[in-house]
Amino acid sequence: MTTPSFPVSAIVAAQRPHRKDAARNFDALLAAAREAFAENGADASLEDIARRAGVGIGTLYRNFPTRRALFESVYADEVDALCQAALEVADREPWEALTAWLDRFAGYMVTKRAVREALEGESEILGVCRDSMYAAGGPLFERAQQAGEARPDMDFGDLLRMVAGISATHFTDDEQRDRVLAIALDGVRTRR
Amino acid sequence: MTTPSFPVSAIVAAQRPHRKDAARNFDALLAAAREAFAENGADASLEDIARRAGVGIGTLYRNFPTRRALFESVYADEVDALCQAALEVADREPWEALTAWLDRFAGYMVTKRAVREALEGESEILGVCRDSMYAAGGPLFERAQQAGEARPDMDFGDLLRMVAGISATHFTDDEQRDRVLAIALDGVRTRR
DNA sequence: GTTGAACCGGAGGGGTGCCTCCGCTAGAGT
DNA sequence: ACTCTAGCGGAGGCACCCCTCCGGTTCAAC
Repeated sequence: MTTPSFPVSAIVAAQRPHRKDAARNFDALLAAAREAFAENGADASLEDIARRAGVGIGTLYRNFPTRRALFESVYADEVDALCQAALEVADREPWEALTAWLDRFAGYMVTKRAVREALEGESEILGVCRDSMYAAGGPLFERAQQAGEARPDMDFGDLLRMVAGISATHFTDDEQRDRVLAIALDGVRTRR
Repeated sequence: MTTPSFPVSAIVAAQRPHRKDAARNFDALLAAAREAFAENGADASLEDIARRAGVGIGTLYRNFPTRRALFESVYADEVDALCQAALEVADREPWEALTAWLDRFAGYMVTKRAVREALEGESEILGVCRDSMYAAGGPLFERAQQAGEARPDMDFGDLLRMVAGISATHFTDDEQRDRVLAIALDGVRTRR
């Protein structure tokens, strides 16, 4: 809610109703949905989400006519936060800034896997989210490439998928996840 | 059905009924389930699976009393095939044998993600499958380590999760998946 | 060929989720 | 303060799924 610097920020803002009570319900639904999707996966019950949010099922459907619409809003909200995070690490050293942001990215992916999976396939909003994400994180990667720290024969998209895939997997503990991520990032780093 | 060299092979064999018609139905159900799970994810309809297999729903329940039991059988069957694959590559060079098998592993994971996810959590059969998988693929990795090709500060479990995570992710095309996998494996390979 | 045990199919009861529709409520503008 | 419109909740119809149960069928052993 600070500086809406990315296109994705406008999406959620545009959907939020103006009336006070309606806006409150909108926020509660988004939060409840985020929670339910993280907990029960992509096919969490919409009636359960409405219940969690403390609103009627009708209110849910008025704000989000389809299940997909709800997914898109939750996802866009999430991506927006991630974009803001990129701004916060921008003043560190190239490689460290990149890995710090990827770390945050990995953290989001653990819980958000359900939403992303459901949105797989065409979706206009998904495109905007992708663009925002690339606009936010891409420069970090390119800076690392120009500093000779990241290999030049891959692009930011390759990197994101790699991190997303690994971080969405089930590990015995967080330590193992970090270890594996570090090894894979070793493949990204330029050899000396 | 060639050489049942791994403990997992015994699991499916033990469940298969002896009467001719019953065995046929059992096989049809397993195939239908594999298909349905790959297509619709972990919560595919059991009635739909019975329909695909051309048997009554009652027959499905007789062979697999719970959804979990069905998952376990499908998964065990799959793992068995993967174990056999490890034997087939054993006579190649250390690093090449390892990557060839991982390639096969990745291929299975793309479609089998649903099953693995549903089985997440405790399950005796899952333990046996894991053991068989390690018995089959582990030696390939250790051989590569001893040949000085793979880094010594990780174990086979780390490697499998890494490949599983990446290969289960959605990519724009198979080429990108292969590229990303290769980069990550670069992190596994010993630096010269 | 006979027989009985194992196996078969699917109807049906109970449960849950999806989505629409409409009588009621409360915020926002004057 | 008044109004009127945007917004609210949830009952209810429909669809689908889970799982049990039992009368009929088929295999295989003798």
